[in-house]
Amino acid sequence: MGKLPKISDAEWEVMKVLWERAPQSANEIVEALAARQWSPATVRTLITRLVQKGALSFEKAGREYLYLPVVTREEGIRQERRSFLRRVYDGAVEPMLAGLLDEEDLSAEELEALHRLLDEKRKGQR
Amino acid sequence: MGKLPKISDAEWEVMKVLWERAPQSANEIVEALAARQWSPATVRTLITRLVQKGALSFEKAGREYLYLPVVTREEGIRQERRSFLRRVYDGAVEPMLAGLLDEEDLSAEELEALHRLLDEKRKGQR
DNA sequence: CCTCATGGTTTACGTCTGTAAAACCCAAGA
DNA sequence: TCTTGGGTTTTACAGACGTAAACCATGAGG
Repeated sequence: MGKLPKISDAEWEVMKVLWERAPQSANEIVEALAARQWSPATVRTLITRLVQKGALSFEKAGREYLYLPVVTREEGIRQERRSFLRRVYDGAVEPMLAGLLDEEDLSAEELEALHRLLDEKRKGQR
Repeated sequence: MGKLPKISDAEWEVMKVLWERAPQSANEIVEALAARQWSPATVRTLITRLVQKGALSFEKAGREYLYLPVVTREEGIRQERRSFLRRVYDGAVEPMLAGLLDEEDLSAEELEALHRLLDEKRKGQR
């Protein structure tokens, strides 16, 4: 499979909607994005571009299209993370985690959850 | 102080050079970015834009300028992380960490280091 | 003092993005 | 069958970005 298409900020919103539930019609997507206060036309543009980029596909259903993701959520996220890591830390993971723990205010619960996750991971690897 | 300027991908390369060492002349920056194979003109454009955005400033030194960062590395990184988190996880930190632990292959050492960091943090918070 | 190189400033240009309206097409109701 | 409303496709347009050449001003060397 070729390289993933680059998905812009606004386009991500559309992808998120379809990762949540798919397939959906353009109208449903517009609906789901009501919070953004975008003109329906705008949302349609985003959808079209995503189709062109190959991030979405669609199936005809009567007179309207139902759109569905081609790029999976995991792929999308991975790509974003990679791009972030490359840009900021030249790809290194650990300093990123360090900086994050240091800078973001994590609640005790989050720290706990993370601790468990980490233990899990360490156990698995050993 | 107002909001940080949005620094583009290519511009980040320039910032990194100056975070490493500052102030530096345009030529030195071009030099430092030799690996990118950019035309000197291109680098100058990036510098100019960064100055316009307020991410860099400069001091005159004879006929040339010495550029230096206004935005600190920490600010820059934080902004990137925030933008990444918002885009992908709607701002939630923990799922990001989870996904990261899951997807990226961390070495035993990295996991250890992370564990220590986390303990530190948990202690501090309690 | 004058010329020229060198560094800064302006201009260029195609693509991508955010934002949206205009045009078009066709199925369903009159 | 004709009209029309609702979708889809096209067109628009300003600003950011990557990439870079053209132009201009001035300090340094002759």
